[in-house]
Amino acid sequence: MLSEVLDEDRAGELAQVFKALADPVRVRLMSIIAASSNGEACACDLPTAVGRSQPTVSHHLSVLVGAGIVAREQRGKWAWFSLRDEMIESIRTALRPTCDPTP
Amino acid sequence: MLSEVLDEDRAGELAQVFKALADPVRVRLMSIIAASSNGEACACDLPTAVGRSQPTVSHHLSVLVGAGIVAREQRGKWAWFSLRDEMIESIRTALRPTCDPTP
DNA sequence: CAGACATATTGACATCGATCTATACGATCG
DNA sequence: CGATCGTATAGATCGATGTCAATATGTCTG
Repeated sequence: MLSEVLDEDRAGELAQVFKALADPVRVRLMSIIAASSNGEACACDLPTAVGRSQPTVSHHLSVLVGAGIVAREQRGKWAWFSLRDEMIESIRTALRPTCDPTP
Repeated sequence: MLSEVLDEDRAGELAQVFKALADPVRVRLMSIIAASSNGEACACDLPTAVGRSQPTVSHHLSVLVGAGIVAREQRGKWAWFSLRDEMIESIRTALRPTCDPTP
């Protein structure tokens, strides 16, 4: 965690992102997307992959998109999803250990 | 995210940790602890610092401890809290970008 | 041991969130 | 254009969660 105290706004933003990650189905969706070839997955395959109904998966995907973690692209009849690496990286940065232990 | 699909168990574990981070008060608590001298904060200071009641702060701290994100140490009359860097690092690792883009 | 103080637990309440079924929207193709 | 197929939205349900006041537990000090 960064060495300066986060203000309430930034803490709220971060918590919002973590909230989007705070569900096993969404974690699996992310993992499946990340592991797909070209780093993108078709929505049509996901309900089966995670064992949830199509509306439930659609809901989870929209949470991930809303949090800026996943990008959606309509390609003809199908919707494709990919991870937004900048956002992942920004989360990792927020969790970066303090470099200077302040001796 | 790792290049292999997480099994349900691991996804559940990760989601559990993210759930612990998915609250603005807990994010601020972590940030305050991380920014404190020696990387540890006394429980007695935290209710004022985050503007919540003592029981509410106690609850949030126990969530963080339960998730393995924060360590608690009783030192005489006071309880001191510090971040468990291994756990933070393990979260960052789970979010590590795929090294090999699989061309 | 008794009193004081620091922290945790309990109980109550309101809100949120995951899930499903049913339905609507939107794009493609014949 | 109308039928079909993929995806999103609406509505309902039920369990989980954040919050506080009240109280219990625990730890020092005199």
